[in-house]
Amino acid sequence: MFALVDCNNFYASCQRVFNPQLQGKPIVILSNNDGCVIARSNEAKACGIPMGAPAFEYKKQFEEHNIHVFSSNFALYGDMSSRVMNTLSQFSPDMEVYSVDEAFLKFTGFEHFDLKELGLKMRRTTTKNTGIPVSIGFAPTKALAKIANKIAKKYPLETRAVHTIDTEEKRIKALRWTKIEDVWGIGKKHAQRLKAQNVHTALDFTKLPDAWVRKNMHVVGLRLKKELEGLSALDLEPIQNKKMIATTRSFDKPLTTLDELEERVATYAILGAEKLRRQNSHCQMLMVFLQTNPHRQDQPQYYRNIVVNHPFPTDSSIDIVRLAKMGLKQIFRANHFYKKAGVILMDITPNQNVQLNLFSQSNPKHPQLMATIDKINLSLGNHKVKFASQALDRVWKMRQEQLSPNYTTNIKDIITIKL
DNA sequence: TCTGGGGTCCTAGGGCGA
DNA sequence: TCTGTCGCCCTAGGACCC
Repeated sequence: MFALVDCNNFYASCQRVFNPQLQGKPIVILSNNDGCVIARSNEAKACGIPMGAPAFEYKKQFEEHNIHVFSSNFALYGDMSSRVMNTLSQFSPDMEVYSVDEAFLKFTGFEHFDLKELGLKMRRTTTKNTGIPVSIGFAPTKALAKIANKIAKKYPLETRAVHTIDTEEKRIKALRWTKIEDVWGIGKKHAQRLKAQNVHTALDFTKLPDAWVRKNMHVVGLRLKKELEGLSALDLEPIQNKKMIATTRSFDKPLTTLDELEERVATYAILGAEKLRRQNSHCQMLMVFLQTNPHRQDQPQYYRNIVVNHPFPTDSSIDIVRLAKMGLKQIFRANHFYKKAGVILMDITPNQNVQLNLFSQSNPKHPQLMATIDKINLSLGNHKVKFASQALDRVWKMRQEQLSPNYTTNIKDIITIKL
């Protein structure tokens, strides 16, 4: 049996843990630069705030409904996520952290166990340890566990936020209840195509011929169909190093000069290189892109990316910045208002098996230098050591007007209780 | 004036050598 | 030497996820 544990309105719940006055109040969380809504509490959903809503367009609704608006605080969410995952890992040795707020757990040999009781215990423990409410779905496959979880979340009173699909009758009932567009793995395009075939529920989908699904939705679709039929086709995924590392940001204001863009791109390259070193990997290829604001059709539009290769695999910020700037120079065009840029590290390999190059070698001083910089930045925080290309004299940062304190990761932000 | 960021997997199709 | 076929590798793009 698989369990899918999902935190309820995770980002909003994180804010509530340290500010209990927010219980029962509508909350929205905004994306970087306070651009658009990326998370909502149930109360905010009830006010009609859609996912992805541009914040500036909904400002009036926020005020009218007294909605509490927060900038995203990923340091807080990341730390709360690891606390939740840590608690859940006590219940099964087989666990896959699927996303920041979701985990699959495998319970081998638990078929005759009282899973409802186990689920309720998992819920109680997680809430007690972290303050974050969760919903839990149990089923024989991952795709069915997703559906069981959805039911638990939708009917918290009837299910006590724990639902189990453990009989054929319950499976059929759950599939009939699930709209095709809500099935895990069915996106907009497939849903459209399926509806044209008169497939409106997950149950309808399982009645399609295998050959049709294989032809139109490839092996991924077929695997999903088997999962919904109760035949496990997806196992827990082992933890793997990232195959690409992307660092991309929109700017707070449009940029026009190569100098300004170089600063940003250098910083993104350095952030990427740090992530690369954290997972003990090297990369030999990177992509740089830049783009104007697609929402400003009155301005000339430009998007370009370029892939550049390094002669040997490297994890040195110095090499990676040099490469990124080289790429940027080639795609930069003057007389445009740039809104976004990014650096994506690719061709990532573990650092134990680095392929050497006959003609060019890495600088032997770099590994030690990088290790020292990482160590200083880790102990002092906030990127105290900077590279010259990041422009030391200038400060630019995201717009985060409603940023909450880092209650759990910054000693200065620890909550104080007045008696 | 303001519209996010970071991933994975799969397939089609072209280049290329055997 | 030319041509057809097959399989491998690579890349671009689509579709999906949170």
